[in-house]
Amino acid sequence: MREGDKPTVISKQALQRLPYYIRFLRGLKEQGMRIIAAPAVAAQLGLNEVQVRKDLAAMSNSHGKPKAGFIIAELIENMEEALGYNNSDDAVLVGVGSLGRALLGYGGFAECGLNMVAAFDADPALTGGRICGKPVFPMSKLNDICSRMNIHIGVITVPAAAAQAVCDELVKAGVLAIWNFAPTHLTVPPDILVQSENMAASLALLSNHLRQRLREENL
Amino acid sequence: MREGDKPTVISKQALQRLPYYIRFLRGLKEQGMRIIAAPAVAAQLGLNEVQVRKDLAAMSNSHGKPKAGFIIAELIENMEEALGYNNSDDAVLVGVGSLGRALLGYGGFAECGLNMVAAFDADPALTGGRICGKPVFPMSKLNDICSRMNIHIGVITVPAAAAQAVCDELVKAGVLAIWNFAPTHLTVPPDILVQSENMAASLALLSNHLRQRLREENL
DNA sequence: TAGATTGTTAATCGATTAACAATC
DNA sequence: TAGATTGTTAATCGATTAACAATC
Repeated sequence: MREGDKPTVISKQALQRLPYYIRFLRGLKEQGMRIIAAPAVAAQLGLNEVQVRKDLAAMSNSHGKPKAGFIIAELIENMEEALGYNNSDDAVLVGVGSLGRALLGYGGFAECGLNMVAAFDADPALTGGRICGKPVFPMSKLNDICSRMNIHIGVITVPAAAAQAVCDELVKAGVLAIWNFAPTHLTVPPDILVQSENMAASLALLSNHLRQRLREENL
Repeated sequence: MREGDKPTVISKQALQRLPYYIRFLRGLKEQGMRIIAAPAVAAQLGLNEVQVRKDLAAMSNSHGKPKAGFIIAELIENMEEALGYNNSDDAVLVGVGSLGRALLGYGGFAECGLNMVAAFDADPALTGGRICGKPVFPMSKLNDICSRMNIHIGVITVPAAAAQAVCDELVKAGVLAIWNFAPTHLTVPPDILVQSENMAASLALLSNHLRQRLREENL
């Protein structure tokens, strides 16, 4: 990894592990620790040692010290920079049903670099006011507000049937990445990213495991 | 796939695609369609044709007809059975904060085979009543209720700091699978499944994509 | 020095995609 | 029959894990 060559490619999987590392390392730092070795991280997070070694090596600007490990504060800094936790991305949320409200009220996004600035809803009864401190606008304002505020992330928490239409509007308004909580596939232009939060998929894994466990017991 | 040999192993990835197939196929059925071919499914869901062909072949009890396709109703039935959508699993939820409430109120779990029967919280001010029709009990009742009702799935929506303790209690109470919404790693015995709903990980992918897109524009 | 840990190359694994014969 | 679609074997790909030399 050459100096100044920041755009090192990080694999999708590794990228998803970063938040776990960051959270764990922050905890260590608060406890006053200064140095940590990869095997200790692996043990705590239930990961393979080689994987952690590779991840840390890829993320850290400086090298780890054999027999000692990595400087915690530096690791945190490098990882946070890689994820852009420092400069938050502004986002809008569409659909202030129960899930939408829960997300608007969740304080944890700030420390993950996400800043919800406004919400939208098709129901006039829900717009005009504020929810959890965020203004709620009618859908007709979406394009105008997103363009003017230069919003790049859209969060979709509408019913499945409405999701594709909302998605199209967000893309038209200049959004580049979509966080989709509606249980449906969204079609977008090739340069737009859709990240679907996939509750039904998770449930599929859960109940499949359960069925196998219970079947085993019955043998 | 021999007849009666139901426990065919389905890959984790394929399992997660099933809910999408089911949703899409149900839509077709409602429109009155009777038969669908793999390439059409692939195009609609943005998947590879071979992948869909394999998935459908693996799920369908009967063979697809060359030149025609598969019988929609049968596919739906076979997939729903594979995921156990027919006989719901009972679950309890721990932590009735904003996210916990949103999940309790979400009606969509029923059709995914999940049935939330009760909630728990450490805060006495929140217990004793009902939220979205579900009774909310104090933590002290958790073991008793879970064992008596033979609960196998626990949903964790408490803050990260409390999650491991809650997880331990759920496992002690006989839960076999855990759906974790707290942003932290949970350590469990080897035969227990933890499925973490990984918002920070999703955000990592989103903001990474965004940064690359914006970097490209600046070149 | 001895031993734990790092960094890296090679082997393995799981899943996706390509190629193609079989079928209606 | 001709052509679209299925089912399956082989090739490819990405990521994980194993093996091992380099380092403090």
